[in-house]
Amino acid sequence: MKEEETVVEQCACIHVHQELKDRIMGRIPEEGKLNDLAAFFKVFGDVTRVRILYALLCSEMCVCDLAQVLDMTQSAISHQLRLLKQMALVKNRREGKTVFYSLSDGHISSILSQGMEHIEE
Amino acid sequence: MKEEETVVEQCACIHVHQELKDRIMGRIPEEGKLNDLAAFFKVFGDVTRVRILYALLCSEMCVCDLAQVLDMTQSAISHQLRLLKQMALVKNRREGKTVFYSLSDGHISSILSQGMEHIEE
DNA sequence: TGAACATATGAACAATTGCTCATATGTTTG
DNA sequence: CAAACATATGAGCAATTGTTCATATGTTCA
Repeated sequence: MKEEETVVEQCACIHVHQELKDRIMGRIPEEGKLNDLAAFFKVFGDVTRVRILYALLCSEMCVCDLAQVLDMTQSAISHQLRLLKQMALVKNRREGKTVFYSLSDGHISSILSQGMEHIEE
Repeated sequence: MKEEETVVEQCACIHVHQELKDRIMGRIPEEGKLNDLAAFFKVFGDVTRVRILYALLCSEMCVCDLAQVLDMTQSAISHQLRLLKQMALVKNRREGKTVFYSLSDGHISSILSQGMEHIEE
């Protein structure tokens, strides 16, 4: 059969597992969702951002308090907050000169705890 | 007071929120755990790795089947599998020439679903 | 309105990342 | 043992990332 001939550089087990292959390709989420999902998790993949999230877990905070608590530049914090906001993990409100940031929903807390659970075994 | 004098580049609200600051610093996990946590989530922050995890969610697979299903180089997949193994997200077993990979535990599934839940609103 | 304060942002740079290519290691079979 | 196959790995490279520095924007108050 032609199909068999064209498969030249492939592992032999592909023939055995052809059904498996088809079944799995159908189960993997579509490109767009995969991108969004990876982008979402990528946010948690940086120590600075995780620290910000843990800080905001306690209460809303202004940028300069965050900078103080985390011992980092205002600029660095601000850049990361922008990213966190873009990804809808935090929201903010202005009160005069200062801008207060807070977590946008409860999901974040449970995602952090689940991650913690995993690494603590 | 000296303390007041040395605080020159800081936002004024730090004085108001001093208690808050102390309280929060105590709640943020220690450096080591934060690093581990960020490293853990970083794994989920790449499309290729997420696709691999979704594939393995269905059943264990050998490297070349994964490469076929995900339409990627055997080398690329192998590199990522190594990383996934280092982070203890997958385990593997050898059967003759082929090596089968599978998810190391159930946490992974629930972390993925929680991420999905979040981006789907 | 201008000075002081709080935050945001663009450019630049070093560090990290994910892939490719070539090749090594490990396994089976003739 | 040699050839074929499956996987692993190191070097190199382009792309991405996180920070700093300088500066812009937005707000309050004298």
